Amino acid sequence: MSDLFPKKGHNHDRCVNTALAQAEKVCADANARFTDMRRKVFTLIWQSHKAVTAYELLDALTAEGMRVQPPTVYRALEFLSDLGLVHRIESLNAYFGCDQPDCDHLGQYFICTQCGRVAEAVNEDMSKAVHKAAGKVGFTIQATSVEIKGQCHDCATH
Amino acid sequence: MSDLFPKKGHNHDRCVNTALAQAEKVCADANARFTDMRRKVFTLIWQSHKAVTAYELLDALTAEGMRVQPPTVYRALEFLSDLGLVHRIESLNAYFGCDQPDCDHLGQYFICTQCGRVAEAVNEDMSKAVHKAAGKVGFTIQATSVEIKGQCHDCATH
DNA sequence: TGTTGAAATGTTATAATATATCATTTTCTG
DNA sequence: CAGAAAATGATATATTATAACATTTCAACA
Ligand SMILES: [Zn+2]
Ligand SMILES: [Zn+2]
Ligand SMILES: [Zn+2]
Ligand SMILES: [Zn+2]
Repeated sequence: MSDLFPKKGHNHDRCVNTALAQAEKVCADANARFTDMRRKVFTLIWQSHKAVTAYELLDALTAEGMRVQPPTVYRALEFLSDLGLVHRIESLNAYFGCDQPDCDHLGQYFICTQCGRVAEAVNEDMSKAVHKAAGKVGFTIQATSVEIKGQCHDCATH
Repeated sequence: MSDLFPKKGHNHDRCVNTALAQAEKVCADANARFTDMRRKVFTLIWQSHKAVTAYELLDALTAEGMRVQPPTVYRALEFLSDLGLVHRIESLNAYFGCDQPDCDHLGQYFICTQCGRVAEAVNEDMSKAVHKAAGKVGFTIQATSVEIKGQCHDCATH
């Protein structure tokens, strides 16, 4: 069985550093500014593999002594979303960090209802099935969201 | 090309009547009460093929002279959702009527961003792909939501 | 048929999520 | 440095959703 969610006790600093490096590159390529605020929000999102709400981010920023209002957080989230650096999980009203922001993927999100972690996977078969179904009925796809809730392997077996 | 969204000028009363008859049956089978309020909310949702928000329903009820508060609407929506008579579209915070409440389907919702209509389709290939992917990574599925936004055929060609 | 207990709805208050608008600051460009 | 554009600050408010307790309705049954 292949891995999806990272193992307990994995080197998460490595996840964060990789994500930051990727984000730097994506921003540079897009000629977009990875400002302190955006980097801060991005880093907070990457503190775990869970999805985080805008107000949790707001609270985290406040806890660090910053005087931040909701629009600031939502603006950072919009910026990061637009570049594909974070994804919004519609069914949770929450955001999580994308670990493959360069690949133009049809995201499929596995959401563990027990530990709260989210993992993204590319699924060509699913993507094909969706496009085929759309083609059949003459529907022009602009965006797709596939959110799968359940138990991750760790939670199901422990 | 097969149909997905109903044709303009179709006999919508028929849609409503069919939906009501199905709802009656589903409630009876579940030994659940299809009260006036629940029927009213259900009928309002079925006034179109669009998804409707809780507060739009509230406004509609108020417009008819009823003194209704948010919890009343949300309770009706929860009841109807639980029985599979309506589905919540996560990305719209809105609800729409299911036209095949008896089939235990993995729903796939096509959402036209232009006309606002929603259509549900069963997609075995997609369902298989999702379950296969989940199996590979040891993920136990509890619920899945597939929301596809774009343009319906009518809107794309007119 | 009247009693009663569970289910449904009413009522009030508030929590949680998100955006509009205008002011100020920062950054880039010439 | 001046001026324009982008980003952030600040204030207010809109939108979506639920908690908690009171009252009403209704079906089961003594
Ligand atoms: Zn990690
Ligand atoms: Zn888990
Ligand atoms: Zn119809
Ligand atoms: Zn349309």
